[in-house]
Amino acid sequence: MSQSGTYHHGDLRAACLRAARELLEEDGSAGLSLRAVARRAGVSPTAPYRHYADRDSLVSAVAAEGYRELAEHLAAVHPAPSTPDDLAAVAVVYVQFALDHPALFRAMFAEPCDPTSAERVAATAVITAYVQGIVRDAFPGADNSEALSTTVWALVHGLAFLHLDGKLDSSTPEVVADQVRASVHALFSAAPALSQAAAPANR
Amino acid sequence: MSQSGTYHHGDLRAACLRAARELLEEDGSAGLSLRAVARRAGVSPTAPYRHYADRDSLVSAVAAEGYRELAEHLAAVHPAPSTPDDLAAVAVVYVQFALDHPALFRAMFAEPCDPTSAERVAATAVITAYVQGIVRDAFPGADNSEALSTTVWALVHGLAFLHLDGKLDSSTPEVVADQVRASVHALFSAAPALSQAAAPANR
DNA sequence: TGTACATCAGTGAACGCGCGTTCACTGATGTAC
DNA sequence: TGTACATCAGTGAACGCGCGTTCACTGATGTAC
Repeated sequence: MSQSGTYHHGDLRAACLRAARELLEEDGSAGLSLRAVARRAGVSPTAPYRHYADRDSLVSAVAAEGYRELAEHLAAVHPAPSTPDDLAAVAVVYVQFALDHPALFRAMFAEPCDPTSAERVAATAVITAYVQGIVRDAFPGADNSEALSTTVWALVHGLAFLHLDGKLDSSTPEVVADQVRASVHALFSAAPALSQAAAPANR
Repeated sequence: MSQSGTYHHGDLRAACLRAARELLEEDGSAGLSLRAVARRAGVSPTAPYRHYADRDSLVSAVAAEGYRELAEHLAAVHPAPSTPDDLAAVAVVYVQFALDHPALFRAMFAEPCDPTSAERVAATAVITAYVQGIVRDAFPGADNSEALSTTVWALVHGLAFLHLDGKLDSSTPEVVADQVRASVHALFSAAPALSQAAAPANR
């Protein structure tokens, strides 16, 4: 299979995903059309319909891939993160991922997409669980590490978006990393206070 | 001026802004087209061009209005916020604003728009200054209240977006408010740690 | 090993749509005299 | 107070565009016998 130049593409599904990613980075989410994807994959405008029911399916698939990649990046930081410093390092990678793939990151979160998509829910759960795991290890004293995890995630997520939108100084990766580390550490040394607060359930 | 049914609209500029806001809330940013705005304002498709150079100008104007409104909401919380509790209350309103006006909030931040637009930069500056002012008052001990302000903003902003995107429990306003208050207080009691960290400049 | 046939990935023409933007225009308004 | 005229807000027809999606199709692949 998969010799080029033939009638059958070989792996059009993957090629569409790749093309979609590229279009996203180049033109933003506005440039992500099924037709453009087909064009870039060197295939007729309707070929992608063999693999994706409609435009939304494609976008969802791209977003899901983004989640998977983000999770991989985070996991790659440290084999078994267990200290505040480890967590801060993970946070830095999170923000850096957003800055490296702005349109993808936006699509992952800002796209309306299908909120009931099982694939997306699962992708989110992976990240949630990952953060919770680290927080539990890094801060065994907190009696509600779940709420603390949410807070950490929100802080890092907010930094990512504010940098993405040019509201904060992103002149160098170091400046960004310093801000992220400082913020995470601040939160961490405050965890006892957090544990007295309400503990909303994650979804 | 402004009798209805006449050839001249009276205040088409404001009517366009209002229509754009409505379309945004109803159909998301995809529904915000110049033609739809004109339709809703009861005017020919090209009339808005008298008041906005192009679609981007309209979107920027909407975003700027959103910033102004958000700033008003925040300022209305408390005449002179000066304690951590005050700050937490302001944060709750910030997140609630996002949940009440999801598409507007997204447009304010997630729309590419013109990042060099003076109007938008000014709008951002108002919010930044406001948060900094409260943090300075509420936490006089911090020797770098600027970095602390950034951290607070990021935390609250992140909570807003994660709720907006259905990643966190937003079942009731109380649940949301509890989470926001807990997070802000956590950060606050940690401020001494923050002041030892790097102090990136805001932009 | 060779042939018939089912499967299915990709084709290409066509549809209707709403969009942004242009253009020459016209009707209403208000000001100068 | 009345008239001439400049200004300018809104009109409506038209353009070209890219889009999502449908449809009947065709070429390649692989399996059953």
